[in-house]
Amino acid sequence: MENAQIADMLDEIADLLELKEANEFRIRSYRNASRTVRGLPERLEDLAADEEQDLADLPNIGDSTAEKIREILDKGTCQRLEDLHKEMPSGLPAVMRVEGVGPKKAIQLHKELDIGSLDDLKKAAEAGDIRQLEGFGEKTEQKILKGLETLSKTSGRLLFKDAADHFESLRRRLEGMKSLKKWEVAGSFRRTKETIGDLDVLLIAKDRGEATGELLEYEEISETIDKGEEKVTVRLSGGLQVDFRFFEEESFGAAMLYFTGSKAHNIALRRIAVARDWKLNEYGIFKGDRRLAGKDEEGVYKRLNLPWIPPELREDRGEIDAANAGELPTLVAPGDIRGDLQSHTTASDGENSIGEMARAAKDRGYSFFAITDHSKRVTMAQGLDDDDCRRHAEKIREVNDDLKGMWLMAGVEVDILKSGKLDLKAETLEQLDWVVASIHYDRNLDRKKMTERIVKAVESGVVHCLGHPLGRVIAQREPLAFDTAKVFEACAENDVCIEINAQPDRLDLPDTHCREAKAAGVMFTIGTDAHSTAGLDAMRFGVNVARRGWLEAGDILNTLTATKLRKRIRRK
DNA sequence: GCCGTTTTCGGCCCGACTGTTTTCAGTCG
Repeated sequence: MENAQIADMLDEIADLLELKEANEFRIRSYRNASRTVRGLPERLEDLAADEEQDLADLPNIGDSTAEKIREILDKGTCQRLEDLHKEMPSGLPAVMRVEGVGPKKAIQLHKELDIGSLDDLKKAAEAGDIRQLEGFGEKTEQKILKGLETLSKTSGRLLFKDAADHFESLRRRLEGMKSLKKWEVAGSFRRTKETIGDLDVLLIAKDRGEATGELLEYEEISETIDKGEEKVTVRLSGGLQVDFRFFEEESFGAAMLYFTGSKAHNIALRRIAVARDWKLNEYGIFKGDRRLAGKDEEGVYKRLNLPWIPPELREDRGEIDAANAGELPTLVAPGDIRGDLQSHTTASDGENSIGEMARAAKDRGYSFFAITDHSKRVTMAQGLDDDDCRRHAEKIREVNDDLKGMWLMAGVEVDILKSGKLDLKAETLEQLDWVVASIHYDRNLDRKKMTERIVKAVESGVVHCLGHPLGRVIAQREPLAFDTAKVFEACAENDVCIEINAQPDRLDLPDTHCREAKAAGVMFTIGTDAHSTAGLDAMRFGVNVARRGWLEAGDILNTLTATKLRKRIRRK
């Protein structure tokens, strides 16, 4: 059982308790526990198996939750959750996922319109039944319909990080399988797309029958969908579908190419093959019956007169032309990253102190690390006012003075107010090493006003970086509406960087916008936005985005040495 | 339900906005 699944169950308990209008602090406890579980670097299953470990020693997890986690690990569910399921339709928590619908509205919809699922909700909204309810109106009904649309767009797909967690335990299993000669993961997972629909795993077996048997013994499999000579399809207990496909050595490269995709990239490659009277499929390039290539990907590309193209670029967004012209980018790699440029501490809504975060950053071999707590407008995070901010910076610098080999940067994530003004005084911000400016509130301005707002902040002269620029949360919150071209242009002109926020559910700026911003002359940063030491591990997700966005080391501030960074961001 | 402790109880983040009301509940972050 994966941590993500356990976290999901804890969240579900919280959802159901919320619908029951249970004690809000109890609900919060479950949410906190869920967050802890989700962010754990180790698997709970392993921790629970260790005699030395007490789950209740983990933050936000006490005896009661530890007991429930053990129950879940043991039985796949717990009594508390089962009891709640008896009281409440199981589809009702999903109704709360719709933007604008919280527990109160969900329970009212259930009581008055017998709504117990997203389907019910959609039907009622389309029929105009919802606007009739007390406390609801036409706008709410419209908002619900829009929220349903957003949800359905990405439904059934997992965040890359969640898929990666599932893959991690599958990987361990595959590595231990004696009946396999070789295996690789392909598909959108290999391309590191932000969400993953299923996993494609390619296998070379010593004996397919034996390998199939061994695969099906994997304890995480909840359902075997398909079982044949060439392929085995299963569903894991977390819902993720995995396709295992058998190949032989001579076609493995062609298979990797074919199953890595994207479909559009494959079609473009096949077109090149067809132009030469060849055929390209998952078994190789063929001239008649003769195999010209197929053993490895490089060989297939080479036959097509192309250099090997990194999987992240295979979206048919110009990579084949670039490859033809010898102009493929040298993509930034995890090893190029020398520091992290957004993080939080207990001074606002983080979980670790300045010293703890600094040490964790240093342990990762970083040569610089920015602490950027929230400003006062972000009340839920207990953001800092001007005085707090100055004092906090002093503390950061004190810790920095005791550090060797890493520059601990005194920074802030200042809120961009509705007007475009910043939430802290310019003279406060000028004293800091690093200023990230982000929008957290008033997200519904029209496009023109939102553009003006962001541009005004960018032109303030005191901002180094625009944080999570689109403000989107994958599958949950739509991006802010603004003119990206104008904003990117303003950033380039004012020497303001654009952040790639590496939080797995943000990935903001998205890969798709990176090239647009780069073309406008913008410089990038990657920030994990870590709220705990474990959060620093999100860096790799940010690097994935940068790679998918065609970015090279030279496009990203995090690849500079501390000395060069200091010079680069020095205030005039 | 967790946590810390003045160690077994009391505190736990709270302000702004929206759409609905007619003074505010619900939602969000």
